[in-house]
Amino acid sequence: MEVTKKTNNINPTVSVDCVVFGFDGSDLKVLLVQRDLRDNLDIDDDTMVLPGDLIFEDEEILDATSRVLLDLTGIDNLFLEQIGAFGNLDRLSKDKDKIWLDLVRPTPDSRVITIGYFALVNIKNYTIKPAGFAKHVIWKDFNEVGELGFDHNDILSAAIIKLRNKLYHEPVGFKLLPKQFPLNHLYTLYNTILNSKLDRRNFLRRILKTGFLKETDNFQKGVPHKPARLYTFVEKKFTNDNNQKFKFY
Amino acid sequence: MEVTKKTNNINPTVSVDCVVFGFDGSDLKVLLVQRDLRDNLDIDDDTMVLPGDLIFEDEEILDATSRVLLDLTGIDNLFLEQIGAFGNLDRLSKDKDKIWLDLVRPTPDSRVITIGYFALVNIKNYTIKPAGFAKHVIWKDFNEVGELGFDHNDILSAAIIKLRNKLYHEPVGFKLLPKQFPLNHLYTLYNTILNSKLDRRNFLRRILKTGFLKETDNFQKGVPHKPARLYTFVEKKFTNDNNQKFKFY
DNA sequence: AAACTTAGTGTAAAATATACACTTTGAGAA
DNA sequence: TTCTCAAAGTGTATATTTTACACTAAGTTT
Repeated sequence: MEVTKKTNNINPTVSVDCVVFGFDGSDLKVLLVQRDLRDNLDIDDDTMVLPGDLIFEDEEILDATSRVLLDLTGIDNLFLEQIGAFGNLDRLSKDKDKIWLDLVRPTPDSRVITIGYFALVNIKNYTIKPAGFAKHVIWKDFNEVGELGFDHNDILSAAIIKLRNKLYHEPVGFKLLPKQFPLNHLYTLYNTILNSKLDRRNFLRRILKTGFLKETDNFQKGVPHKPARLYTFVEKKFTNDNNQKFKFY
Repeated sequence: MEVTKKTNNINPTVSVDCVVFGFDGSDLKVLLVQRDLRDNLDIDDDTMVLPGDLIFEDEEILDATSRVLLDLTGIDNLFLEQIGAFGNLDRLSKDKDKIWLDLVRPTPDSRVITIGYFALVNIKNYTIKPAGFAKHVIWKDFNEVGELGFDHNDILSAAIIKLRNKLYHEPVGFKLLPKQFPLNHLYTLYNTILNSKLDRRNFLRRILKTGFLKETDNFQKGVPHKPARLYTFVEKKFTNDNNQKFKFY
């Protein structure tokens, strides 16, 4: 098997890694990549990692993240937010990680600092098709993520903290849902991600009072009970910079 | 004039920059460095920058930040927290910045990604002495900071947002004050940094209720009015990860 | 001793959060 | 056609917190 090592224009010291969260109606999911399959390597390594790659010298970091996600998963034009830089000296030093680096990287021993991003998507828009690149990309239950390659568990931890914080202080939950959704889906989403059992009556009252929800004339279909009204998210300017009092839940 | 360019073991693509905040009793201050003086360069450049430097290849990023602060300001052993990575392609492209880079850096055209940190100190502990390194390091009024070199205004903006957030959600205001302080100093600090005029009565009640303040038997001295009782900060485990309800103000 | 300044405390009213429970309505089974 | 089930959708009384405002206390200076 032939592996072409990228050398052209690559910045071998800086990479990006991306935590993409999705929600399937009952569980929080994370987009992971199976490392060996992704690179068509014939080695015994089923390690999962976050989607990521080295950046190019003349590439904005955010663009690099978009590129990686597009290349690897077909996901385009995503709202991305930086988590932070991860640069521990030992972050690439696990045995399996080193083997992979030797095979794939032009300068496998280089110290690499990675910049973590996170994104929220409506999982339905990005159903992994069972062909092409998709073979090695999966939506993994957040609670079932095991040991990832490199320092990706650290990045994931930082991401989930950030997600919980944002969910609580900013109107972002909607990004994980379809354009139109019943309130109960939003309710489940909050309970799942915040790991809590909020009072349903109070949740509904409060979330409606924020003014970020607009009712539609549409209702759920195909459910074996009273269909719930569907709501949409109202885009309106939001800045919480000075209004520390604002809470979503 | 001779300038020795560092080449030894330096990672020319990653740097750290640090926003150190202080509070002098009435204003929020930031630690800035005058660039030319710092490096003993004989050029016409009075640009102020954040304390920062390239990292070494085998150096933890956090250690690099500590080193920079120690070297440049004598400040040691500081609580540091990452703000994030700043890597815009044009971040080093102002004319004066390029001149400085040409003089000081081994590879002046290298793309550099910097990692921003922020720190809170009791300004009294770090009075800048008018000798040695201190000549080019100043505490600048936050509101009077002009255009800094590189992208340091961006870093500073991110830092102040982070500071306001932390002040609101975590017990950090104390780091800006002496070990013992009257409640009114804390009150002024909050008002100054949050840019608000909080109700004094309510502020005092609430901040005391957090349980992070312990009264001492000491009182202010040398004030031309009733001396206020001094309080200390109570170190106790604090995690706001799941307790989103907790607010300091 | 009076005036001044900041320290320190009280409280009523408004707003919000909490804890529960009941009614409604469509789907599917009997 | 009616009954049952499951989730949708709404009401409210109580506790708690926030807000707004004001007064008293105690050192210092005049």
